[in-house]
Amino acid sequence: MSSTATQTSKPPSTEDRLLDAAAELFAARGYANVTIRDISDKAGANIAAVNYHFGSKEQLHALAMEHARQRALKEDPYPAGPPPTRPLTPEQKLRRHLRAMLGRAFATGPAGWYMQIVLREMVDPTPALKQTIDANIAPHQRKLEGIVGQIMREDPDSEPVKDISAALLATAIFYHSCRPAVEHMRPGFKFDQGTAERLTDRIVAMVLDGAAK
Amino acid sequence: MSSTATQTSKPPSTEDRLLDAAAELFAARGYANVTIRDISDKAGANIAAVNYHFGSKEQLHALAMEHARQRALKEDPYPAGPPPTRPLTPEQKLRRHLRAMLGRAFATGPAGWYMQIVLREMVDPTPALKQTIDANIAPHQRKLEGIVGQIMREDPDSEPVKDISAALLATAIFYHSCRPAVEHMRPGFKFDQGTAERLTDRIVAMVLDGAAK
Amino acid sequence: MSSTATQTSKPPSTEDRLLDAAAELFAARGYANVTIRDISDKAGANIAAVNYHFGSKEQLHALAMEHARQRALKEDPYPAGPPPTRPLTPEQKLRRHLRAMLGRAFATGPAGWYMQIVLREMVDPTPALKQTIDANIAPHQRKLEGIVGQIMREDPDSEPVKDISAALLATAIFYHSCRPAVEHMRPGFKFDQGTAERLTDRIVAMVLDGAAK
Amino acid sequence: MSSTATQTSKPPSTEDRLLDAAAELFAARGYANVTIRDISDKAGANIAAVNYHFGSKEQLHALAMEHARQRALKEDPYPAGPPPTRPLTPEQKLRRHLRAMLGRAFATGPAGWYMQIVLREMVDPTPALKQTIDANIAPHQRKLEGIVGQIMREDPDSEPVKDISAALLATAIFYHSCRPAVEHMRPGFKFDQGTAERLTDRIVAMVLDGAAK
DNA sequence: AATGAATGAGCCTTCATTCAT
DNA sequence: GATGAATGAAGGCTCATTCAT
Repeated sequence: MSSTATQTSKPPSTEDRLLDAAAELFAARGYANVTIRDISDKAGANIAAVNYHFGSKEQLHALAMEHARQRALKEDPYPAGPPPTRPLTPEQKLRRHLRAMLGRAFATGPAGWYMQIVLREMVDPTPALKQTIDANIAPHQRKLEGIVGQIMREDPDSEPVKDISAALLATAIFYHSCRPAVEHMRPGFKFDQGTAERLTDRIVAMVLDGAAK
Repeated sequence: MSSTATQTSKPPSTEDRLLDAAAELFAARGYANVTIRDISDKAGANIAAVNYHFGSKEQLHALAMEHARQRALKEDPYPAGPPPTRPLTPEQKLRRHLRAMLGRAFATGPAGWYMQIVLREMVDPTPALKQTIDANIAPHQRKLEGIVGQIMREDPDSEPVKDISAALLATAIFYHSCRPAVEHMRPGFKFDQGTAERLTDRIVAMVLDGAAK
Repeated sequence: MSSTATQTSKPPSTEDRLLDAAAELFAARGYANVTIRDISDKAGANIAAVNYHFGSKEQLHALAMEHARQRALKEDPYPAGPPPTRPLTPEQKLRRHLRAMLGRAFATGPAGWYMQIVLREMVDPTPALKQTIDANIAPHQRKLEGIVGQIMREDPDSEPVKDISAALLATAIFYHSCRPAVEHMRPGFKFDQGTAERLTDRIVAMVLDGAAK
Repeated sequence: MSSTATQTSKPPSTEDRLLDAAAELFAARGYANVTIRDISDKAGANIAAVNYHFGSKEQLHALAMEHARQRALKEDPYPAGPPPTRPLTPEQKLRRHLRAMLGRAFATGPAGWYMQIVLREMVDPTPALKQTIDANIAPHQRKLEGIVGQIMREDPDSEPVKDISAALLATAIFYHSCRPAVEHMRPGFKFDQGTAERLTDRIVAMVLDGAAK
């Protein structure tokens, strides 16, 4: 997909390995539940490498988020799937948006890191929470509010639209950040793309027509 | 046993002060983000008092949860409001349930501690997560699934019912555990009972008829 | 054995229960490995009772030692067995002495507490070590040295006599204070009176004629 | 690698200083009576250094034991003295063995640490007691039992041989672990190699011919 | 005479950070 | 560019002792 695939790719730098390790761990466990030793061990680097390359755990977290964003763009361009040939209906857009959000929350591997780090930041905030929201969450959520606004035929900035949109975001946070709880409450629940698909269908249907049909 | 109940009641015991402090702090910040020094300081007690009265931080957490449950029962008997004079419709039941859940998630003070500690446990689990779920969350959620099952006219144990019910629980977790994020994303958003009422209306309406009406 | 056995014996006082509990625990585990909570729990008393009745853990230890001495005198008057009808030979005296020492080191129950506390004090000393030695160990050991002196036909205060006598004391300390180690090194080794008897025979024989006969 | 071996050697690493300090303190006072602060202070290191280099106090204890073994091998190769030109008699072997054991129990400085730590472990056991016995004590004791077996003309695994061998081990434990008691009971008693020599002679004589000659 | 409650000192450990090479 | 070593702050916990009835 990138330039010359024939050339031997260099081994990733320590910095990149740290970013990968950090992104994966922060995505899976949240900021507070990851130590820089966890990260440097996973990256095969010295524990001092984190501070050497990134200054602090906090800055590494911020950069890991951006790194995860880049990796997600490559591996899973948003919105998923080929560009549509004709304009999507609001219902289709909602489906695409939810599907991408849940799909990433359920993803294993780099494609999901970005969404997962961002969702984690909301329940386990760092001092950079506000900036993270402004740069990473608010734009995403405004997009969702635009779609929901169309469906509800209301101003995207109106309270009803924001309330409903928040409930949709809440679902993604729930399945990612409460995974141990879900696994215990619903034994056999599968955290895979099939489930993401099913939940998307279910929620889109509810938004459009209610749960009772 | 003492004279008139109108007279000033005796000052609460250290044990009670610790339970109150612990419940409030665990509710607000979660298990890992509270130190026993925070708790003992807030309670005006020595740091060793936690161990003396409760054995460990973990035990204090468990007892604070039960303590919060008792306080919630006194101050905010469930379901809120007077007992109905006639059987409630499923729609009314759903409204009551959601209203209570959100009301407690938004409550300031003891009435909300129990719900808040339990919601926190899901995103910031302790070793007692499974037991907490079995004893405190699962019954509550099964009740919700019963209601949703009636509305959807499906088996309460069926996947669709559980999926929708989870989305409703997710909303309560979201507003409580992501409060700093919400406050930044939606400046002016009020965490009060009026908002709980409004959100309840909104979500009930969506469940019944969809967001687009 | 004591006065009127027909009269109802009073329940032991808290003080006595503490002394019993302390003696048993100090005998079994040594000063440092017993907490005053262990003692008060075993005695069914409040943890403050130790300091109330005895001032400190250290004083309780001292008094428990004396208490244990009294109990040992009652239950197992030294030297064991009926008073001899004719003067004992030095060899008989050595046997009696060693048998009593090992028997008490191996005893379960009050009869052994005194010897065991004293032996423990030597490997796990308290600040009262010197006094304990002067009052409880030195007299006992001087007696042994008298016997050994007769057998060796040397001055009881001479170095050879003291060296050999110390080796005999060492054996009793070893079997009591290194019990976990002995149990692992010699599986099946029985800490009972039969073993005390056998070891006594073995050691007396060695002292008299050497191990090789 | 560097210039001449005669020149001043580089200062020992923190790790080595910690091992030395730990070995010396554990040898002198036993596991429970030494704090990691004692060790790090003595080594001139930060208290966190113990955890950094060794993970835990328990691990440090295990490694200090091995470290002490290495130092003992260098400074006091076993068996002491030049290799014999002709096979030793059992009596000579017994003398060598006892002399080494007591000599190390009495040693001041690194040559004695290993024996002393191991002897301490028996009266003040750590969770690694069984392993310590299997790896460090049992082989040593089996060797002694082999010698005693030859002298007694009995199976080295027989009860009489084990009983007598235990009494000899007991003596070494006694002089090391009960040192404060011995110092008070026998003022003027010297814990030096001359005394080790004398005690060896005394005990060997007793084993061979009895104390009464 | 006795006790439940409370305390302060100390313990081992964890962790992000800083130092020196 | 990178790292092994070292550090200080903080955390939960234990325990003998003291306080207030």
